[in-house]
Amino acid sequence: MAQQILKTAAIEKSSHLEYFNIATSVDCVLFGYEQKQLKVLVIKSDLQEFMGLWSLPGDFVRVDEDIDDASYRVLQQRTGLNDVYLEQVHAFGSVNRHPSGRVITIAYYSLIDITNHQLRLTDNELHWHPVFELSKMAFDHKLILDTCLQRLQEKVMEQPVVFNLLPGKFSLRELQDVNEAILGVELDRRNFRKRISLKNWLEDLNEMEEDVPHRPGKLYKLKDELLRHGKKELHEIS
Amino acid sequence: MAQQILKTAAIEKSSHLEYFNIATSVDCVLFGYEQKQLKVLVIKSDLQEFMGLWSLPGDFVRVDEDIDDASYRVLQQRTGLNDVYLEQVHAFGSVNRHPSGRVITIAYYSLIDITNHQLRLTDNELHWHPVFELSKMAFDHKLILDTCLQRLQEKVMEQPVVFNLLPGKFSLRELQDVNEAILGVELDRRNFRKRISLKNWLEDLNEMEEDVPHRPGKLYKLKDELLRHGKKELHEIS
DNA sequence: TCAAAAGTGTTCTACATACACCCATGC
DNA sequence: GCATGGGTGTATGTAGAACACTTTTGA
Repeated sequence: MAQQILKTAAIEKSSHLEYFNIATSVDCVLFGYEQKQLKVLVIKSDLQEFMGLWSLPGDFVRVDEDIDDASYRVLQQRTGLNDVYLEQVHAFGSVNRHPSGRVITIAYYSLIDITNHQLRLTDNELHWHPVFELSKMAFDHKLILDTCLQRLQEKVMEQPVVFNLLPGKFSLRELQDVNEAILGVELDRRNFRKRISLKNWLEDLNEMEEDVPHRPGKLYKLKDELLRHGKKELHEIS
Repeated sequence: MAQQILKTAAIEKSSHLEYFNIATSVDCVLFGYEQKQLKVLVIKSDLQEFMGLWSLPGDFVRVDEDIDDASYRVLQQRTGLNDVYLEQVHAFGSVNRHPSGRVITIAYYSLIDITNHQLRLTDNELHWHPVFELSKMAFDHKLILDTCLQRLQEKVMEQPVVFNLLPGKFSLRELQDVNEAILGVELDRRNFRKRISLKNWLEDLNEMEEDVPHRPGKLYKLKDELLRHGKKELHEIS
């Protein structure tokens, strides 16, 4: 066997400098739920090439920053929120996806309770847009949105993620409405409740809805042990 | 609403040049199946920092190259193969994951029929290693391997991917062996065959095994319409 | 005739689905 | 009293899991 001279990492670095001219960004699909609609936080593109089109919040990854941290920074900058569910979905790296140059982006999605948190919507070009009313977007952001939406749809009935879109207390009707808004289908009430009941995710608060123009429903919350904080991902909870 | 001056992409590029100093690479988890074991193609690390450890084949992404193309190039360079199943799994971007500098890597996995293709194993430091006999690897490659293995395990009984590890003709016993090797469990033969039969993936070739020291089994092939070529991903086939 | 693996069917359980009626509240 | 949604149970179909015996071939 031929004896090979080992390179040090420092030597390798100098020989590969030409590859350090691709930028990496993160883009965040921030989902919210409002008025029985699934929404996504979008911002008007400030590039002439995409004038008038909506884009996803994103930013370049800094040299001293983990990619998960970068996506969390974008989330915090735009919403002011902490302790939010965030999950990486896919990297998008077509050569011409960004007109500024070669930018590979890593897409994340997050679930946010719009109604109970005050967002930092300082920029009025930033707003919650109904997911199913976006057709064309800047860059490849429509593809990114669709990919994240699909991931969310796959996850929603299996894992207790959808609670991140709701206030701490909610009725089964609200929970069903969120699921329907995400999946874009109507669900049978009895079967839905049976399935939720089997999952054993909920704790009965022994409280009732108030100020509803009909018979009030019971209020529930997600069991404490299923609450997820910050960047931690959900895995394999049944 | 304040009127905003739009930037062109060219202007934006110049203001973001400092972010173009993170390198992007792809790493490939190339799975194979041999001697009733799931194997992965690994190569001795040539970095002093990881002397003696196995690493995954990978390379930097070129400026004029899609990331999917980059992973396919790595695959072809190492194996000489075309028309191989390849799927992106996850981006890994911890700040210190690579000692040469800031390198974000995008992990792919692929499934390869070892036995019927002649690999370009020109480098004798490159070899097929049993997946379950790797504990420590260079970089964060053990984490990457585990992540890809988990993805494969999730997919294997649902989607017709495992056939990429086998020759075109195979017996149900071989198919079951592959599944067991991937999942690390024993499966009941009758239930396995029932499940495969329900999937309706197979075409009976009306041929039998030969040169086996026992009663020969029937040979099957994957139905033509389920064959996948090149970089195309499999989606939602039942 | 023996060893080794091929081939095959029934029962039980769990879960998804389809479906209809009475109840509590606000107005 | 009426409109609105809350709350509940049964019957059916499908899929997965457990489980054992006979058959075919090569040696």
